[in-house]
Amino acid sequence: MASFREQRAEERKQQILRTAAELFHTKGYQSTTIEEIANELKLTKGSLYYYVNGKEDLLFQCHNLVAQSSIDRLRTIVDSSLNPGQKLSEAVRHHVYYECEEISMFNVIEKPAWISSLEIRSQILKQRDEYESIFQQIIAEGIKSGVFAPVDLKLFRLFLLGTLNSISRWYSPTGKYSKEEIADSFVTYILGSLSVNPGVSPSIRSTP
Amino acid sequence: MASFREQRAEERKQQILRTAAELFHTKGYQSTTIEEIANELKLTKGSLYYYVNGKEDLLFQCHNLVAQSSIDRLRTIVDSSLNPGQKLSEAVRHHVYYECEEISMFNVIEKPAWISSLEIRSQILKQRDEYESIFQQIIAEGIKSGVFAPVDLKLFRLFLLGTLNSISRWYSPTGKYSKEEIADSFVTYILGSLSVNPGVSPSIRSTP
Amino acid sequence: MASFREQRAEERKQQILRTAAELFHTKGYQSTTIEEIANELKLTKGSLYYYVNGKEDLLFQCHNLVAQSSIDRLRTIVDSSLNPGQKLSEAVRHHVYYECEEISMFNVIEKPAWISSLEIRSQILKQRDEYESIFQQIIAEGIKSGVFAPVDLKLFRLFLLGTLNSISRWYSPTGKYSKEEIADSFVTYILGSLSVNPGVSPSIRSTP
Amino acid sequence: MASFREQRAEERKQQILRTAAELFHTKGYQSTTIEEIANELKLTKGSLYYYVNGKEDLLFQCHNLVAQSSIDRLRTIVDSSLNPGQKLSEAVRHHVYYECEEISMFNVIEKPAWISSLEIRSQILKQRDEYESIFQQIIAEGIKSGVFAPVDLKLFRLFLLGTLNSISRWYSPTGKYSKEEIADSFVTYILGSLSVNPGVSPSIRSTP
DNA sequence: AATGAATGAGGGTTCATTCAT
DNA sequence: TATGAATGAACCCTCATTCAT
Repeated sequence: MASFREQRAEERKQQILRTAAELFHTKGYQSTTIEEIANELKLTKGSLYYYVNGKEDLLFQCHNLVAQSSIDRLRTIVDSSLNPGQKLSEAVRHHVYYECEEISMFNVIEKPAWISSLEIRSQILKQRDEYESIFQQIIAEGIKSGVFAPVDLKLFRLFLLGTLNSISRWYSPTGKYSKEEIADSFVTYILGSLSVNPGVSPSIRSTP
Repeated sequence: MASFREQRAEERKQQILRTAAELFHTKGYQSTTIEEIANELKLTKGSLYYYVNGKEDLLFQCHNLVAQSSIDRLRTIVDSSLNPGQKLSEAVRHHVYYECEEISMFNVIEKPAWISSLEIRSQILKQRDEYESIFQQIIAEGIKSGVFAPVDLKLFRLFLLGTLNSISRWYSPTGKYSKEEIADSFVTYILGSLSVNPGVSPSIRSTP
Repeated sequence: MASFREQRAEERKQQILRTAAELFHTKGYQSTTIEEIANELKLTKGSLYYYVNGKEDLLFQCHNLVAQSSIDRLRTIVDSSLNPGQKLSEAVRHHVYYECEEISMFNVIEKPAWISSLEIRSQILKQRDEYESIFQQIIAEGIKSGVFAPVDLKLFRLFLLGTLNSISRWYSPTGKYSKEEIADSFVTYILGSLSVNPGVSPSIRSTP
Repeated sequence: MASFREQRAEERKQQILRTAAELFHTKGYQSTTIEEIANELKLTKGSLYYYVNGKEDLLFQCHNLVAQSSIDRLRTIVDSSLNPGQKLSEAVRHHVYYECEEISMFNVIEKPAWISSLEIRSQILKQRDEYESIFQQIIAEGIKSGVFAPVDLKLFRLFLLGTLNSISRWYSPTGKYSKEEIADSFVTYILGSLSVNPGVSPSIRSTP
C-alpha cells in the first residue's frame, strides 16, 4: 500500500530514468552529461543527486527498468502450450515490439564491458544471459521436436540476438517500417533460417 | 617506389592506427584517452599529435583503413560470374573473415551519430552505405532470378548486416568458434531465411 | 529589488571581472592564464568556470563592464547645451578620468583583430565605433559653427583617440602626473590642434 | 667585404625577420607560432631554428631591424640647421612614413612589459627612450626659442608619441588615407597644439 | 642547411561529485 | 526537496624547443 507520497516519488523516479535513457540513447552514455539530464528535467545538477547515486547507477537503473519485465514476459511465452515455432514467433515479435516501444531503454548499454563497476556489470550480464537463454531454450525445444533444423544452439542464439538487438540502432517511430512490419518480416527470416528443408538448393551454394 | 623513410613512416602510422583501434574496441572510443594510446606506443601525448590531427581524426582513419578495402573486395565478388547464392555466400563469408581478423578495426564506430564532426560523420555514413548497398544488390539479383524469396530489400539488408556486424561484439580468436565455423553457419542461416520454400510450414507459425 | 543572494552573486562577478582585467592589463591577455586568475580569487580553475563561459568571454565581459557606461556618459555630454569647445573639453576630460580610474578595464583589448570569436569581435568593434563616433560628432559640430578648423573628420578622430587611448599604456596612479593634470594638458593640446588661426606661422613649417 | 655567401645569408635573415614581423603584426606575438612562420618561409619548424635562437629573440631582432636606423635618421634631422618647427615637421613626417612603410616592423612589440627576458626588455626600453627623447629635444628647442607654447615636455612627448604610434593600428596601404595625407594632417594638428596663440579663445573652454 | 621525430610543460575546458544552506 | 557554489581529476590539444641524421 503505497502512500501518495511514495507514489509521486516513484513517478518522479521513472521520469528521471526515462529522460536519462532518452539522452543516453541519443547521444551515447559517455557523451551525455549529468547536467544535460538535469536540465531536461528542469532540475539543477545538485538536485538530481538527491534521486540518483551517480551516473553509472543511473545507467544500471535504466537497464533494470525494462530488463526484468522483459524476462518475465518471455518466460510466460516459453511456459505456454504453444508449439516451438509459435513460441519463437511470439518471442521474436515480442522482443521487436518491446525494443521499438522502449527504444531508448532497450539498448542503453552499448557494451557491458565498458562499465567500470564490477558489481553492476556482472548483474547486467546475468540478466542479459537469462534473457537470451530463454530464446535458446525455445530453439532447443524445436530442434528436439524436429521442426527446427539442428543448428548449433549457442551460435544461433548469437545470430538471432545479433539482429534483434540491432533494430534499436536504426528504428524510428516515424521511419519507413512499423514495428509490426519489422516483427513480421524478422519472424519470417528467422523461421526461414531454421527451416529443415532449405528452399535454396545446396548446389548453388559456394564451396568453402 | 616509396623511399625507405616513407616506408618506415607508413608502417609507423599503421602501428598507431592499430593500437588506437585496439583500445577503442576494448574500452570504447570515449573512454579511451589519447594518453593511453600514446603510452601503449611508448610515445608521449604530444608526440602522438605529430602523426594525428586529433582524436576524432584518429577514429576516422581507423575506420578508413579497412573500409575502402572491404568495399573493393566486396565489389569483385558482386562483379564475378557466380550465381546470386554463391555471391551472397562469398560476401558473407568474406565479411565474417574480415570482421574476425580485423576485429578491433571493424566496428570502431559504435554509432556514427555520436561523431561530432559533421564532415567525418557524413563520410563514414557514405562508406557504410556504399558497403551495405553491395549486399543489397546481391539480394536483388537473387530475387529477380527467383532463387531468393522476394523479401523487402532494405529490411532484409538491415536484418543481415545487423547480425553480421554484431559478431565483433562477441568474437574472440581464442573463443569457442573459429571464424570458419561462424562463417559457415551464418551463411547457412542467411540462405535459409532467403529460401523460397520455407521448410517450417506456415501452420506452425503464430497468427498476429 | 535584487535578493541578498543575487546581490552577492553580482558582487562576486564584478570581483572576478576586475581581477581578470587587472591581470590582462598587467601581463597581456594571451599570457594570462585562467589558473592565475582563479588563484588570485582563491578559486580553482574549475570553479572559475562556474561563473564564466571561457577565456574570451571573460575578456568580452571585462570590456563590456566599462564600455556601455562610457558611451552613455559621453552621450549626455554631446546632448547638453554646451558649445562645441566645451563639449570636446568635457568629453576628453571625461575620457581621461575614466581611463585612469578604470585603467585595467579600459584597454583590455589590445587589438580586436586578434579575437577569434567573430561574434564577440564584431560586438566590440560596434561599441568602439559607437563611442568614437560621438567624439567625431562633436568635432563636426564645432567645424560647422566655425570654432574648429575644418579638419578631416575621420582622420582627426584617429589622431584624437590615438593619443587618448595610449594613456593607459603609461599612466600610473602613483606616477608623476595626476589624471587632472593629464586631462588639462591634453585638452589644451587638442583644442590647439583644432584652432582656426594657428599661432605657429606656416612659414616655419617644412615644405613637403 | 662581405662574401657572396655572407650576403645571401644576410638576405635570408632579413626575409625571416620580415616574415615573422608580418605575422606578429597581423596575429599578435603570442598567437603567432613558430610553425606558422616556418611554413610561410617554406621551411620546417626545426630548420627555422638554424637561423633563430628562439621566439623572443626573433621578436627582438625584428624590433632592432628598424629601431637603430630610425634613431639615426631622426638624429640627422635634429642635428640639421632647420628651425624647430621645421625639425618637428620633418621628424613627424619621417616617423609617419617609416611607420607606414614598415608597418609590421614598427610596432611588433605590443607592450615591452610582457617580454619575459629582462635583458631584451631593457634594451628595447632603452632604444625606445632614446628615440622618443629626440622628439622631446626638438620640442625643448622650440619652446626655448619661443615658437612653441611652453608645454610640459614629458607630457607632450607622451601625447605626441601616443598618436604617432597608434597609426600602425589602423593604417593600411590600400586604405582611405595615403601616408602623405596622414603625415601632412598630423603635422598640422601637432603644430597646432604647440601654437603659442591658440585660435580657440579660452573663453569657450570649459572650466575645470 | 635542413628535416623528421620526439618531448614536456602547460593551457583551456569539462564534468561527476560533494555539501552547506 | 532543491540549489548554488566549489572542487579536483582528467582530458584534449598546442607549441617552443631539441637533436640525431
